[in-house]
Amino acid sequence: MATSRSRRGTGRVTLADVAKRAQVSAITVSRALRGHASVKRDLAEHIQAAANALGYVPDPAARALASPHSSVVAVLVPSLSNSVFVDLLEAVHDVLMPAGFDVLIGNTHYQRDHEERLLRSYLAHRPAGVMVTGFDRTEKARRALVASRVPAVHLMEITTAPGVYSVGLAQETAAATVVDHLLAIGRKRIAFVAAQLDPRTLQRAEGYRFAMRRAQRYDPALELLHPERSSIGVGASLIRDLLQRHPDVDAVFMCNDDLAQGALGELLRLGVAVPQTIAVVGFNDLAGAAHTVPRLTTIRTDRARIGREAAQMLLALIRGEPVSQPMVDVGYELVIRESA
Amino acid sequence: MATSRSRRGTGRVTLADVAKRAQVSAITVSRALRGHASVKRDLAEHIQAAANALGYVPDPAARALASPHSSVVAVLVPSLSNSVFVDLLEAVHDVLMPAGFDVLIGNTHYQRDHEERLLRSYLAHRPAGVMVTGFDRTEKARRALVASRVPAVHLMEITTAPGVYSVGLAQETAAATVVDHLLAIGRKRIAFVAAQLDPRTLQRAEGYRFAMRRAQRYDPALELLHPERSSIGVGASLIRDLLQRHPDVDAVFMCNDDLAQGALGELLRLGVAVPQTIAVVGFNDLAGAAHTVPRLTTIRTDRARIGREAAQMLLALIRGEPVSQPMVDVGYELVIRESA
DNA sequence: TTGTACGCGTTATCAA
DNA sequence: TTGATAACGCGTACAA
Repeated sequence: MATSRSRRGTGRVTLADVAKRAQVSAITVSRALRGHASVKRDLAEHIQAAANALGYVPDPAARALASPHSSVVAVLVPSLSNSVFVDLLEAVHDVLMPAGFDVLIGNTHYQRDHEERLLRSYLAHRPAGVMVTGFDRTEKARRALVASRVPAVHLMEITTAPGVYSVGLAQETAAATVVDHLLAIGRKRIAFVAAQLDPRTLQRAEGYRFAMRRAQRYDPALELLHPERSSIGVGASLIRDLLQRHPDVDAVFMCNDDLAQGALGELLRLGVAVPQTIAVVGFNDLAGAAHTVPRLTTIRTDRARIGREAAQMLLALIRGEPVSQPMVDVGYELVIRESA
Repeated sequence: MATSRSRRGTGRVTLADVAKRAQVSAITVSRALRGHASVKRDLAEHIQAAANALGYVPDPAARALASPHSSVVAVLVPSLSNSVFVDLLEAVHDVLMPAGFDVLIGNTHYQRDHEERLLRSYLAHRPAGVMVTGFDRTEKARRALVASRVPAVHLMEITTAPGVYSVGLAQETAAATVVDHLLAIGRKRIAFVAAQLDPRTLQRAEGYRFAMRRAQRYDPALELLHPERSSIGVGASLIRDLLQRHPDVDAVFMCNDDLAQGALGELLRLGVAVPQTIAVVGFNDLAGAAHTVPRLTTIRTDRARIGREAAQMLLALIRGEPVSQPMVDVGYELVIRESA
């Protein structure tokens, strides 16, 4: 018969139960289960066995309450519709969960005030660590993050600012690489088409401008910046706009693969030869890029690696281990296929 | 000067701080902030003001420890690469977060043992509710879920089994609808191509068989079942296989849009006229489906609605409110575009 | 190397 | 309607 333990007894298997069975004190069980070095080898094994026998699982709430922080890691991304962030989250999960952390995902919907709210709400969990996307946030959010003293890693973009941890790539440089490629294959009137004007998009625009100016081919009229959400459909309609206004363009840098996919479809329908009449380049190398007609030339970004490296960096930060590289540049790769 | 509260004082603003400021007891603050009816109107407002002034935020860990369950809701999906589940999760988030719950996402990678592990680990949080995908799980997982007595809602598939809550659609029926459409437009040799043979895929296969048999056109040779992960690339290679083995097929039901998109691209490259020579239908109506060349005819499933309805149902279950409909069939819609 | 005492912030119980 | 008291399960500080 079960010993009714207390007024509110929940029936859960607790540290105390394991302790009783293993004939030691609760704190010893706690230490043993967490791999504390100060518990004798065979005692630890004995305790582990007892815990297994009882099916003991630590209560995260009790743990969090008794500790300076919880086992939660909060990750804030601007969107889930964009598979770039999904890939990233998947990798983060795969590193953090085995390490014993729970990942709390926040979708900011590309809105700074939304991010601020999420941050405030997640900080209440006293997370072990936080991951945020980029550097563009409200002053309040920034301050809250610093004040919380929670280890933080920034995703997607990189900076050399001291004391700031970041994993990502140089968006400007990558964009300039695209332009240089188009110039190299002889294109002269190169347009830039973007939507969802988030910081990374604007950085790519900067890279485009830089490279175009350097080649003395910059023409502001060739920039098509659309503030609404990016999508395949938007790509299709933007390319139509572009051709109407500038029938002389011989190349277009669509600022992401969704846009590019929409453009390719539309051009195919219109009977405009790609890349002969107009070359098309995308950005990110999403799943479909290798299968469009024609196959899309694009910049490959390693989102999974960003997620992995960022998670590992955060883990080190949480554990107080030294972080050799506060900034990790995962780079990018120009994948030349058929469209340019 | 701050009053140093205790030996380990954390500096956080607690219920006690608010209580002191509002000149009431901690428990009254607790009740007031949770909207307990038993707290007088103006007292509650007074307390609320004090809480705001102090910037009080409840500690989820303490709350969870003192309550029968935490504010966590665990959601288990088989994949994040498939945007079907991302759409679903986004909707779930949008309902659950404003309601004060934290969403813990688990990616089972289409593996039952993985799901079992995740479930065990998440159940340790004593979640307020759980959402799982479909009904196919290990006996242990099933039992753990029941034993936990945590309210659960099943996603994507539906059942009339008593005491089981589900929100989704009849996959078989939807698949049969596809076949019927193809038959209606005069196709006779209709193939079925699938990958990632998860339960929903197999249910669609059943629907295909049922409708083909009913039309006396069933030919097992026309089923191409590929066990590997589904992807655009796989769709491209499977359609090639199919044409090689059965040059006489005049229609193909690709069991999801990714597969269909790959097929469409490949057929375009091969110069096979769609839909004239071969009609193609997909499933799910993902973002790209309306922009393929030719535009994809497919089954539209409302993932966002599944997520919303499931979240609302779970909320009701958690609150102990009566749930009028334990099974919600969100249905589907055949979207006829150009490919069939 | 192991154990004792206590606090973490909140809610449930019971009394007023 | 409000309050005092006692858990909730675990980890830290300090002692043995």
